[in-house]
Amino acid sequence: MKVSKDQVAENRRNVLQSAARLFRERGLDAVTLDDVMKEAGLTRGAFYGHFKSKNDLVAQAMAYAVKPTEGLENQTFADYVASYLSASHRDDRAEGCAFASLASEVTRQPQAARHEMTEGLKQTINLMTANAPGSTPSGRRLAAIAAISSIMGGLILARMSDDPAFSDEILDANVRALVD
Amino acid sequence: MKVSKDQVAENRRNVLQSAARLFRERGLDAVTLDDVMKEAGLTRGAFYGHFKSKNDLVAQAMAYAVKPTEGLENQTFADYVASYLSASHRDDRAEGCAFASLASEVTRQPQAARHEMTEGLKQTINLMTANAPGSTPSGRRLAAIAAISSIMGGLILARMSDDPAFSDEILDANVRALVD
DNA sequence: TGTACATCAGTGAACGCGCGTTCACTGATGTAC
DNA sequence: TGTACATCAGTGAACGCGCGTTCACTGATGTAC
Repeated sequence: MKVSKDQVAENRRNVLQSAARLFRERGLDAVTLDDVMKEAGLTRGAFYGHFKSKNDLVAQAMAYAVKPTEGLENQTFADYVASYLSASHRDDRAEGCAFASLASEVTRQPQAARHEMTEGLKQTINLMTANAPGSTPSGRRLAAIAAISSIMGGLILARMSDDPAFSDEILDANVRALVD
Repeated sequence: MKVSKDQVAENRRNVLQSAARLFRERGLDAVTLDDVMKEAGLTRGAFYGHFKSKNDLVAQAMAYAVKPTEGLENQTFADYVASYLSASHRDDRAEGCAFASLASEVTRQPQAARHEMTEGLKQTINLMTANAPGSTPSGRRLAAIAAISSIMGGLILARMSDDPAFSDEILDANVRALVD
């Protein structure tokens, strides 16, 4: 049955949000359109009213998922690093950093998804640059790029490890290397 | 037809090598058993004589792919970082670092694959620790963990970026942050 | 050393399942008068 | 404002394809004598 325009817009947002959560939690290939639509409270057939294809959804969900965290610019650099490399972030993929969950897979996706992730990364780096250590703007930008590479890499390796003590050690080493 | 024992061992090695290459190049889900067996010069049916399942192959191919690079311990820390973060490594997934290609996906794999990757990471860190900067053993170990997180993270983000100048900037920033 | 035969690695067709995608249909929305 | 109807978002069944897995068969290997 037809639904109101407001409902259409809300349904679309729900699909994007469900996709962004599920993709981060399980990876792009493991999530089916059925999974996404069910979590959004709709049925499979409605999907193609909103998106051209699964690839299209992936690209748009990436754009949705990489919106920089609210209030990132109000945290100190040390606080941001510590919360990024916390055990709770490591253990919560669904709501966590999209780069740590998906950057590696997006590497092999069509350009649209790569482009959305790249734009999100640029914005995140710009925000981090404001609070990054360094005496010059270009020094702070360099520090921001190196820092996000580090914390994302550290989080991925900590999630990969099946040895809990080693996983904690990876998080801790990266915090200490960045905040001195 | 039956083949000699030597041939069996060689076939198995070929399958593992093909799998390790293809998985790094295209990701775990995108590679089919047909792809792997064809690249190894065999047909699909022979697969189950060597491995229990695709999951079993993934775990064993990970063990094969994470063997630390030959001669890692003979390179200076700065040289290793520079070659890891080179454009040629960024552009060659098939023969490149297995962690950068697959760590993120392995995060969601069964324990066997995660375990093999974890063991490989521990070995790599041990080797890197010898040449890492720092005045104490524990300081060098910390530096090695932080460094591999950084360079792996930087390589992933550089591969993800669809903007070539930005991709180069990411590589460069990570080199500079690590070698001062 | 030579021969006969049991073993078993590899072949290629077949199976079954799940997934992305399509489509005829439904019924609430919202517009024309 | 009220009514009649065209629109179209969502439904759920169906389709087709590709993949992991199985299996009856083949023929070279390697062992027993």
